[in-house]
This record gives sequence, C-alpha cells and structure tokens, in this order.
Amino acid sequence: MPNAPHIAEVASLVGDPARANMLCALLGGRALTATELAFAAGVTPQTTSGHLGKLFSARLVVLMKQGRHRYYRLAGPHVAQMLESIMNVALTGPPRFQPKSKLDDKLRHARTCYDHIAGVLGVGLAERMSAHEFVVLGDEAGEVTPSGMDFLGKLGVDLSAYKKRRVFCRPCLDWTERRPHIGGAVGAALAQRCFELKWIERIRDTRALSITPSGRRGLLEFFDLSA
Amino acid sequence: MPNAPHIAEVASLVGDPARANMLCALLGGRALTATELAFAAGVTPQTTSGHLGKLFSARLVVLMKQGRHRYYRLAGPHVAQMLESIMNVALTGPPRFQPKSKLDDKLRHARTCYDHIAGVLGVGLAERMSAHEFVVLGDEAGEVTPSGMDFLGKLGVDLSAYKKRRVFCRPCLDWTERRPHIGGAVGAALAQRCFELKWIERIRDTRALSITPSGRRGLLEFFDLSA
DNA sequence: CCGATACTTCGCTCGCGGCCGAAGTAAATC
DNA sequence: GATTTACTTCGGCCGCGAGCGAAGTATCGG
Repeated sequence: MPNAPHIAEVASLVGDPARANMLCALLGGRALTATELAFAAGVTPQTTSGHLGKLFSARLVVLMKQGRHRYYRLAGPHVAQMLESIMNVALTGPPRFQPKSKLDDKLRHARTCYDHIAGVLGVGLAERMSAHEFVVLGDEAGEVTPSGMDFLGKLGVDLSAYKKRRVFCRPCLDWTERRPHIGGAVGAALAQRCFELKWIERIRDTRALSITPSGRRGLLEFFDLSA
Repeated sequence: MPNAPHIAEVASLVGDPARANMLCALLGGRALTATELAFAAGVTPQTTSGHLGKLFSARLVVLMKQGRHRYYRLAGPHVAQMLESIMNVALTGPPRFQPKSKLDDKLRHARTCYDHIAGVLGVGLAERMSAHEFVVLGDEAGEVTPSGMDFLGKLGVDLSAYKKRRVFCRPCLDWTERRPHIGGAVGAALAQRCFELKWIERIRDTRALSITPSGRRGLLEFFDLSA
C-alpha cells in the first residue's frame, strides 16, 4: 500500500483512450510527430498537445525537437514492457467483439512491437528457433543456446553490445497469436538485421510490416519458415 | 493502435487511487476480505464493493466465498507482473516526496511481492546468489546455473514442478532498492521454503516480513548474508 | 428467532478531467 | 515581411465516475 498513488498516476495516464492510442502507436518503435499522434488518437491537435504534455511530464515519452516538428518516442523499453504487460492482462479479460479490418489483417501478419518483430511472423520465428533449439523460451524468461549464438552470428546479427550478459532474451506474449515471440535485446537485434537485409519493410504510417521476396527466400533458407 | 481500448480499460481500472491501493495490498500475495481491502484503500465498504465488482468483471481479481466472508486474490502472476511493471515505470518518473513511516521502514526491509521476497532482504538474496553464481540475472531475464540448482536442492527448495522448463527465474525490479530481486518460479519456491523453515514470518495485516533468529542464522550460513 | 456482522445495491452529489473553439507562438516557405 | 504549417495555451462546456448515506440481502452466533 505504499507508493500505490504513483501506480495510480501512471496507470491513469495510460487509462485514457486517447493516450492509450498514442502510446500503442508509439509501441511501433518509431518517433512520431504530435500531429501523427493526434490522428492515431482520433482527437484534435490541441487535445493531443495536452495529453503529450502529461505523458512527457511523467516521463513516459521523450521529446526530440526537429525544426517545427516535435517527435515523440516511448521513454524506453520499460514503458514498452509495461504496455505489453497491460495488454497481456487485457487479453485474459472477458472476451470482446472486435470488427475486422484490412489493416488489422496486416498487423496480425507482421508488425513491430517497440523494437522487435511480432504477429504471425514474430511467433513463427520464435517457434522455428525454439524447434531448432536456438533459443529456449519459458513463461517469463528466455535464453539463447550456444548453437543459437552460432546461428545468429552466421546470420549477421550483431550481439556484441550484449555479449557480457548471458541472458537477454525476453518472450513477449503476442496479443493476436496468444503465443510468445522473441523480444529483449535478441529480438531487437534480430529485427534490426532483418531490416538491414531488406527482408522486411515498414508499411507507411503503420506498425505493420511487409515481407519482401528476398525476405521470403531468406526466411525459408535460414529459419525453414514459409511466410 | 488496435486493441488500445482494451489497454485503456485495464489501465483505467488500475488508475484509480482506491483500486490501486487494493491491488497493491493484494500484491502481498494473500487473499483479503472486502473489508480489509476497504481499510487498505481508505474508502467505505460500499465504495469498495463497487470497485471489487469492476476488478472482478475485468478478471484482475478472483473471488473465493467462505461463509460470510469474500476473499479476493489477484487473478494470477500476469496481474502481479503488470503491477510491477507499472511500478517500475512510476519510479523512473519525476522524483517524489514521500513522508517516511515505521511501516514503510519494515516494508523496505523485507516484504512479499506477490509470491516471492522483496525489499532489502530480497535484493540481498539476489545479490548473494549472483555473487556465488547460483543465478545469472539480466535486465529482462534470469537463469539458474547448474551449481545453483544444486544449491537450491540442498536448501530443500522444491523445483520439481518446473524441472521441465530450463528458464523460470525472473528478475523483478525492487521499488525501494532500485535493484533486482528474484521472482518467477524460483523466487516463489524460495520464498515458500523460507516460510517452511520459519526463517521469515508475515507481520500481521501487512505485506511486511520479519526475519526470525533462526532465519538470521540460516541466511548467514547458506547465503553468507547478515540480515 | 434475533441481533450482529459482512457485504451489496440504489440514489444522489459533486468535482475532476477530456474535449474543442479561439487565439497565440514558433519555424519553415515564399 | 507575409503566408502556411506545426504546435501550444486559454477558457468554457459537459459527462463520467468516485464517493457516501441509506436501505437491502446473506451468514454467523446465541
């Protein structure tokens, strides 16, 4: 019962639909302008401005001024993880109706989740890497095996910045697939490598990803995954 | 930006100070009656009843009727983890003044965190086990080493239920110490064993723990930790 | 059966906070 | 310097929801 007020403060920030929409948009990992966030939230710019001011004061987002644009990003992985854990609780709640849309389909298929890959593609990668015993995923933690380190090295995934730390692979529950995908430092590095290799590309103005033809070949060759 | 409404719904439940207080009280891990929760939240029973109804509908808590009492518990570890992650974000926010109290001191010293041990004691255990290389803790995941499994076995910690899973040790950032303590299945099993050994005892009506004389001896002997 | 305890449901008040329109600042473009 | 774009601050409206008092429903003890 101590710092509960702090919790309530942060949670109530996330608890407003407009702000939740903005934060979810930022969960895509990119920095977005105030206007883009206004569109994402479905409110006017002046309302957005107020919301962003609050999120900034509470340090849930950070600000990068660039000319007349103001780019907002999530303040760090801890915020992303908080949002994920809330999502995780939300989807264990009472079942919902939710109308389908085309964008939803694309998001379901492949999207970024802060700094790593989610959706059918993300879950598929996790599943294949588990099957090959490149990673071991538990409920709350994950681990890269020696053969997995080897494999990732061959793929050109740069893990040098994390080498000191033996554990740095976090399973991240997927809200569409209800199965884990690979987050944490490994997930981020893997996603970055996939972008470098041009296996995946962002779909304009969304969190959704499209898989390129060379991506399909690569995924089949390296991961034995037909996407 | 899809299921953002769901996030907002859950977050706004946590975002009310009274409900946040209740949930934090339940973070102690025990089941509490509606009246106890009313006291913890500082509101009247009828207000509490309304709140608990909402938390129950959203499946953040579960209910056990027992005679004329109604015991509420957190719906599961996922809820505890969500609360922790929110706490984690809250304490990276702007610094706060918070008046000290005696209970705060005790909580700071040793307390339960859902199903494992937190506070100075929890952080100390994690630190000693890391130093002896019984566990390896990263930012987002942890791992028990073979020698650690051996050590826990000697201590009588029952991990049989989790043996299949190689990773099941979650670092849990401590809101008082700002350093990780051991959560997940290992943390829960370790805490349970400490209760069995009567090394620690709950302080009535709180999440705080007191260390018994035999606990001090045991901690010194097994963990090289003077508590 | 009676009173006490545990908890709920109902009806009401009231204040916080989200929302937008209007007006203001700041930076790029002409 | 004038215009457009990006974003902010101000002021006022309004609705949701937390809060309590009062009254109602279960379960215990005697």
